[in-house]
Amino acid sequence: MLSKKTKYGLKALTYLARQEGNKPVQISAISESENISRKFLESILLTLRKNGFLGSKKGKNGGYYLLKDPKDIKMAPIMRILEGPIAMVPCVSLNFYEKCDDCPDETACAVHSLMIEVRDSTLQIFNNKSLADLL
Amino acid sequence: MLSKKTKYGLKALTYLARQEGNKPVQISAISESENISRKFLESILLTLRKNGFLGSKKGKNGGYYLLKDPKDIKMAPIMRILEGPIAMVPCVSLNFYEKCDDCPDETACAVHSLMIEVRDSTLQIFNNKSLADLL
DNA sequence: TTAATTCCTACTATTCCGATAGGAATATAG
DNA sequence: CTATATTCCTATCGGAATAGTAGGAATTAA
Repeated sequence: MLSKKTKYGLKALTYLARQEGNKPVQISAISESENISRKFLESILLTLRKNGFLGSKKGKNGGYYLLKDPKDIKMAPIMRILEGPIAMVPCVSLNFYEKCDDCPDETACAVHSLMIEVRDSTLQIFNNKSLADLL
Repeated sequence: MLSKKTKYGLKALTYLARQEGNKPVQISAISESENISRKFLESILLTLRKNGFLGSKKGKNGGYYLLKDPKDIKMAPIMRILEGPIAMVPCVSLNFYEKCDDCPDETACAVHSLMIEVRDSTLQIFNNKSLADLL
């Protein structure tokens, strides 16, 4: 299941992508338009900024804005930052790999190979879809 | 992320599918072979039985066995029982649909359409892969 | 009759999620 | 210079879900 954090983050990004120009948009404008708790959204936008997807301006008339063209913002890295691993098990994750406690032999594990297939097909989508494609 | 419940359930099923004949296999045999907590596995096998994937025999020399040929056991229904919805958001789930609290208009939601794509590609895999394919 | 097994219900510890609180820092307008 | 609007940051919290445990009832085979 997708966390609300990710869902809200994606919605906020599409909201920003729909703006004319690239003027800062305030948290409250996004939160009201998208029905997201203001404080929660605040923390989400903060992590998106810290990870290089958003710029911000403080003080009066401040807010958040996209740092790149929506065409150049792919889903995969956003998903990784907001949601974590794209793979359904750590042992098939490319970016968050972890060995399983059980499983003496990863390559012999039936679940492993199945989940590699799922990962690849999901990744295919997230690598190719950009923010612009969502609009 | 796949729950351990699902992961263990799949491993147990493949273990049973690897058996010669269709004699009952005891929980402890599976749990030892697959490194799964015995009690936890017990509860997992119980739900698989209640949902028609396993048969059981009580008492001495009892245990669990597959009710169908591994070729005829597809991943999708198993995933739904153990893990729940295959979709990443309830609003695109075929079997567990729920409306979003936010989102006045589902069809206008960018996340919605993205997640439909993901659901379809995952479903394609789970609908076509059988237990026999995992071995 | 005894031992081995599943069946069932209830409980518990831990972690994660979604959200909130409150104030510091910063920028703008007047 | 001051008041106000905003982001920034840290900390906290309740509730739900996850992973696992406990203990005994019911059943079957030897």
